[in-house]
Amino acid sequence: MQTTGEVSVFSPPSDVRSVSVDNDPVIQKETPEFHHSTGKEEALNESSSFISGSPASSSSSLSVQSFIKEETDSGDDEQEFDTARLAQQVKEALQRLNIGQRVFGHYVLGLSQGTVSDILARPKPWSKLTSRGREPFLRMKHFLSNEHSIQMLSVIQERLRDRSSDDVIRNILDQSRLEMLDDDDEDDDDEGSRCQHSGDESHNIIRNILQQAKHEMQTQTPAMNDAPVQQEEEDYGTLEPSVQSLADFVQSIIQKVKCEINEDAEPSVSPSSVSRSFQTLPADPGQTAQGFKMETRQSCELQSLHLDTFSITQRVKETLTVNNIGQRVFGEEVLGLTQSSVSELLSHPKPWTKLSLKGKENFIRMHLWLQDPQNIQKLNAMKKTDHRARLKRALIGSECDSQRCLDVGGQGFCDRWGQCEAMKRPRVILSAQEREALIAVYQTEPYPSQHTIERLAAQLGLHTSTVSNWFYNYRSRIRRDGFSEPVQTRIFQNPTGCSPVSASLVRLKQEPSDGEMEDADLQREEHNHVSVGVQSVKREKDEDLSEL
DNA sequence: TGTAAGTCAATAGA
DNA sequence: TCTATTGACTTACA
Repeated sequence: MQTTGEVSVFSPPSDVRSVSVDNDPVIQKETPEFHHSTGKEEALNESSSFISGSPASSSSSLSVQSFIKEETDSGDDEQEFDTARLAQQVKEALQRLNIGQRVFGHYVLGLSQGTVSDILARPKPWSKLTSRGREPFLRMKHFLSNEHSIQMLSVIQERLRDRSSDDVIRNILDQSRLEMLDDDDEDDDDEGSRCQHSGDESHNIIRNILQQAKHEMQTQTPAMNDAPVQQEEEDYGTLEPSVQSLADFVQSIIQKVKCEINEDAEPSVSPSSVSRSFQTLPADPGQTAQGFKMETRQSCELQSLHLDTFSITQRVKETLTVNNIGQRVFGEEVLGLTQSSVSELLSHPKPWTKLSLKGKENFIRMHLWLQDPQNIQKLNAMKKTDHRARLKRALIGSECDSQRCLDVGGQGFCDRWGQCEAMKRPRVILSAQEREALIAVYQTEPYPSQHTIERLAAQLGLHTSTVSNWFYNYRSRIRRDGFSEPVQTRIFQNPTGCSPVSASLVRLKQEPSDGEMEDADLQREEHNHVSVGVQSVKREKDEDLSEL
């Protein structure tokens, strides 16, 4: 999971700020001293209290955030910490108070549960940490030294556990309504009050916007296309008010356009009712003069459309987590995507400027979903329906199992509809050595020639398509992860620790090309090295390679 | 035809 | 049962 790596020592990341207890409906409802802030900006303000939130309560309940800031300002950076001991103390405290790593990570460190777990389980020595790496430990140290903060977190955890989902929904709805009022105030009071804000009505709006976006892309001048690449923070958008208000502005446009169209609401924004392909979108909506006017307006506004993809994904993740909604349900009902695609989208949001139209559609959907005051309610309803459907399918499935039989040819199990499991091609899992070899070649030749791919495939005992796919995917993920190495976790460790493949395969790159003399002995030797790793993985062997 | 972008299904791990 | 990862695939485009 992607963590909020942009966090600076005293500036909690956007996700932390936006889900501070200030905005936590659970806490606000249950604890009198927690007040709603008067507006979003206040909630986003770093100086706003982290737990107490309200200025009225700041004197009595010192916030974790402000406490951390004050304490760390005193120059703890100069000290040498025993990180292992610190981690142990935190673990004990969390255990004692029954506080989960997720809550601790989210509210105190601004990190995901996975990262917290890693830090607590394997704390690096202080001297080995960079200033960024030291930050969580500073936060932990200050957290531990303030009993009040600990108690507050305990309260948060308790509230989160105890609250029924209905209360959570109700509070989130309240919060959404407040935000809507804020938006409307900023935008246009009259319009805002006239327009009924409903996610169900956004189908046509998305359609029109996307259609216009496509049109705009097609008619863009070369100068626009050749615009210099913006810095990454600009790509992702920032929490600068101007950029944030742009997203809000887009939302207000959508509302206004909906009012102007005055069309009947679509039954649902569900992706099942919306084509995921721009190519199949309905015809131009602006057939009338008014339609054309509207189209022109949208067209102008779309030129400045820029959603903060990172912020959107953070907010979606928070909302899903708080409301215990899985990526699967969210993906299927809101985006029309599978869980894995949702996971990728949420964990590795691409900058808005790097997205294709199709990619932008997902973020527009997420943005609209976040704005929908009934989003959680709808998804929970879907969840219940989905659960019943799955139970039913499971029941039917168990009945079907008894009807399964071995097919005549012994190819594998077939169900009563004749679908054979044996037809499925087993998934290729590359060994650590193979991966290492591929990376080694990538480093010298990120775009390998067909000749290189074939030789690499032969030496590794892989299909050429597997090798070329690997290069496509690796390049793609390098780009996605910001030009650093993509995460490679599923590595079959070589027990010997040796990696004879990479060196020899780098050498492969320097070998003579087709038609030139080859070192057959070296080739065999390399192949033998590779075979060690190959034996441990399940995959289909290239038939041609059997000749080797 | 090769590449980028987007996506899925299988899988691992918690 | 959940999320993250990754090999493979589809589509659009130059």
